[in-house]
Amino acid sequence: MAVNSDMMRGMAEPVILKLLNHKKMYGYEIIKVVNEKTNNAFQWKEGTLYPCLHRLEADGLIESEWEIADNGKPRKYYTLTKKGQAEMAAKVEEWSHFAQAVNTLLFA
Amino acid sequence: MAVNSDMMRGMAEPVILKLLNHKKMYGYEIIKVVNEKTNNAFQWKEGTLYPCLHRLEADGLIESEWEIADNGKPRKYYTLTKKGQAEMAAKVEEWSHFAQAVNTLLFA
DNA sequence: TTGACATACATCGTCACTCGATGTATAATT
DNA sequence: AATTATACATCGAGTGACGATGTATGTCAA
Repeated sequence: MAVNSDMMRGMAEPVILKLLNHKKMYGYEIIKVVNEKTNNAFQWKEGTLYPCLHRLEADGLIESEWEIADNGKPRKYYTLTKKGQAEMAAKVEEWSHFAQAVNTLLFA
Repeated sequence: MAVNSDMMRGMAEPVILKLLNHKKMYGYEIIKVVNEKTNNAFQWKEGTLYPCLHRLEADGLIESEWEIADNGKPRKYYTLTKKGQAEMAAKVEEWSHFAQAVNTLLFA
C-alpha cells in the first residue's frame, strides 16, 4: 500500500515540522515514527530524510544538539525554532488548501 | 493562495485522467478548467501540462485527435483509453491513502 | 490600423528533489 | 562469529516542474 513517491514531494517538510512541534526527535526516530504511523503508506529512507533535515536547519527552522542515548549511541536531536513554528502553521494551512483542491478535481 | 509546486508532483496525472474520463478535452482547456476549479490554488502552465500529456499518450493511457474549432484554431483533443480508465481508478485510490496518511501525521 | 491580449500548440535548460546504494560505527541478538 | 538493528551521513542517477521562449492566428479596443 505504498504511496507513489511523487506525491510525497512537498510533504516531508510540513510533516517533520509538525512532529518536532510536539517533541524533540532524532532522525532515525522520525523515519520509524512516520512509517509506522502511516502503516507504511509512507516509506521514508535515510537518503530522503537527512538532506531534508539539513535543509531545514540551514533555513533556521530547526536546531540540533548531540546527546548520548542510554544505549551508548550518539543521537542528533532536533527542535523547532520560532521561525519553524510559523512555517509549520503556514505549511499545514497550505496542505489544507491543496487537499481541498485535489478533492474538488477528483470527486466532483 | 497558490500551492507549493512540490505538492503538485504526482497529482497532474490523476487529475488529467479524471477530467478526461468525464469528457474529451484539449490541452489549453485543461489548464483553464483546473486553474479555475481550484480558484488558482493550482496554477498549471504549458510547460507542466504538455509534457505530461505526451507522457500519458506514450504510455497508452490517453489518445489524441486533431479537430478544427469554430474559431479556426486547431485543437488536439484527448480521450481516455481503457487502460487509462483503470489507471485513473488506481490513482484516485492512491490519493485517498496518501491524503489519509498526511492527515494522520498533521492532525493527530 | 495597430498594438495588446487571448487562444493553442510545443520545447528547452535549469533547478531541486527522491531514491537506492554505499559507507562508518556500535550494540544487541542469534 | 555473524547478522540484525540502530544511527549518522553522502553521492550519483534519474525524474519532473517551471519559467522562458517560440510559432501562429483571432479578437477587440484605442
